[in-house]
Amino acid sequence: MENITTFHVHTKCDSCVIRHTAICAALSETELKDFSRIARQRLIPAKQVIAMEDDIVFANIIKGVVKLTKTISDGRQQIVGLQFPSDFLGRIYTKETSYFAQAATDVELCAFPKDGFETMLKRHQGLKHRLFENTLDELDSTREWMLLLGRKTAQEKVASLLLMIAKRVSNVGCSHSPHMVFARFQLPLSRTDIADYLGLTIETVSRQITKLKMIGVIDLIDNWEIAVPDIDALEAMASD
Amino acid sequence: MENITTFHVHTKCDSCVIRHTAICAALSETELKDFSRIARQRLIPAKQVIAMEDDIVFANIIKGVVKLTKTISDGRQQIVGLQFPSDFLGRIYTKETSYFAQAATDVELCAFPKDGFETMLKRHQGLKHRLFENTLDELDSTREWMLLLGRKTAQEKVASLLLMIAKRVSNVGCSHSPHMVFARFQLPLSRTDIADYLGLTIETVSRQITKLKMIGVIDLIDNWEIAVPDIDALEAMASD
DNA sequence: CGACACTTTGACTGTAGTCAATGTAAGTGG
DNA sequence: CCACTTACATTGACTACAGTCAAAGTGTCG
Repeated sequence: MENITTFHVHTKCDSCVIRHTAICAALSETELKDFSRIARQRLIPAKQVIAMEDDIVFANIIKGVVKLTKTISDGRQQIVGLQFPSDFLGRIYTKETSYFAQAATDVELCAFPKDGFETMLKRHQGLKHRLFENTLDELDSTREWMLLLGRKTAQEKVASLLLMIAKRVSNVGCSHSPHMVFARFQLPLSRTDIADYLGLTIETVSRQITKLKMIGVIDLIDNWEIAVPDIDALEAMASD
Repeated sequence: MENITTFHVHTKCDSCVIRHTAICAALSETELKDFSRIARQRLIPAKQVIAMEDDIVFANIIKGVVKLTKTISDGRQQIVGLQFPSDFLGRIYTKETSYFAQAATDVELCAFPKDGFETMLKRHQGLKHRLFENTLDELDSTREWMLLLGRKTAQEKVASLLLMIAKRVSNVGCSHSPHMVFARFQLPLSRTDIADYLGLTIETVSRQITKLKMIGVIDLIDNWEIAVPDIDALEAMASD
C-alpha cells in the first residue's frame, strides 16, 4: 500500500477552504493561477513523518494537524510547534531544520516544490510579506509557549493546551462567536503527544485530565472527544 | 539624574562595530547614509525597562544584553528571549507585544523612530529580507529553548545556558577559533535572570552552578565571571 | 562600619516522574 | 462469535528532583 498520494490540484484554488486564510490570501486571482500550477495535493496518514525533501518542501495545511518535534539523542522529545489548517509548513531560506514534521492526524497538504515556490516568492513581494508576518506571529506564540513550559504547573499546562485547541478548531474570530462560551472538539493529539508538547509524562497528563473532569471543567465524551461546558472556567485554570 | 540619554549618531555608521553583523549589513554605503540620518543612540542603564514607545520603537543593540520577559499576573516570570550586540530589537508590523524588554546589563542602542524605519523598510527590500531571515533564526533558537524548558534537567539547563553565553560573547565563527576549547566571560545575567530564563528558582541555579564548579567543568572567578577550561566537557553536560 | 542587594547553603516539602499493574477499545484470526 | 493481540490510557504506590522557607555568607556602597 502506497501511503503518500501526490497528484495535481484539479480543483480551482478559488474554491479552496483555506483560500482566504492561508498565505494565498496575499495573492490576487491571477497570481493565484500561477501558484496553482505548481501546487500538488498530498495526503498523509496519521503518524507519518512528513519528509521535506525531493521537490516538495513547502506546503499549506488544508486539513489535519502537524506536529514539529525535536529530540535529544537519549530519546527525550519535545513538540516545538503545532500546525493547523491554513498554517504554512516549511523553513524558507533553508538552513536545514533541526526538527522534523509529523502528521498528528490524517493530513491534507497543498505542497510546493522548492524551486517553483522560491521563484514565486521573488516575483510576488506580497506573498513574501505575508510569510514574514506569519513567521512573526509564530515567534510570538512560541514565546507564549515558553512561559507555559517554564512557569506553569501541570494542571495549568493541560488547561492551556485544551483552551488553545478549543480556540483553534472552533474558528474563533468568526462573526457568530464574539465570545465563545461552550466548545466541543476532537483532540488531534494522543496523550503521548500532549505530554511531549507540555513537557510532562503521559501519566501526569492523564491524571490532570481526570482531575479537570472531576471538577467539571471538561467532559470526556470518549478518550478523544472533549466538551468544555464553560470556556471561562477553563481559561481561569490556564492562568494567562 | 537623567537615566536615558538620546542624541544623534555623530560617528559615521561605517566605523560602527556592528556595521557588518547587524541588519545594516544588508545596506550599501549610500543606503546607510539615509539610515544613519534617522538613527539615534540611546544609553540604557542595567535593569531599566526599555520603553518601546514615543518615536523610538526599533533598535540595534550595539553593546550589552537585553532580556525579553513575559509575566503571569501572580508574579511568575519567564525570559522568552535574550538579545546580544548586533541583534535587532522591536516587533515589526506591530500588534503590541505581550512581553517587555529590559536591559540586563548597561546597554547601548542604535534606535529608530517608527515612521522613519518603516519607510526605510518599504524602500529597501534587502533590509526587509534581512529582518525576515533574522526572525526565522530567532524562531529556530526559540524552539531550541523550548526543548530545554520542557525536557532538560536543572543541571543540563544551566550547562546549556553557560554554553550559549560562552558562544555568543566569544564571537564564535571568528576565523581564529574554528573550534573553541577554552572560554572566559562575564555573565550578563543575575541568578534571578538565569532562573527566569531556565524556568528554575535561584536556589536551584545556585546549587547547579556550585555543582559544575565542584566537578571542574567551570571556574568561578567571582560571582559574575566564569571560565570554562574545557568547552567540550560543558557541551557534554548540556545534552544537545 | 553598617546597610543593602545578591548569592549560597541547609533542612524539609511537594509536585511531577518512575515503575508496575490494570483498564479499555479496536482489530485479527480461528 | 469469541478468545487473543495490540495500542493506548488510567490508576496506584513509591521516589526523586526541584521548590520552599529560612539562615548565613559575600561583596559593594554610602
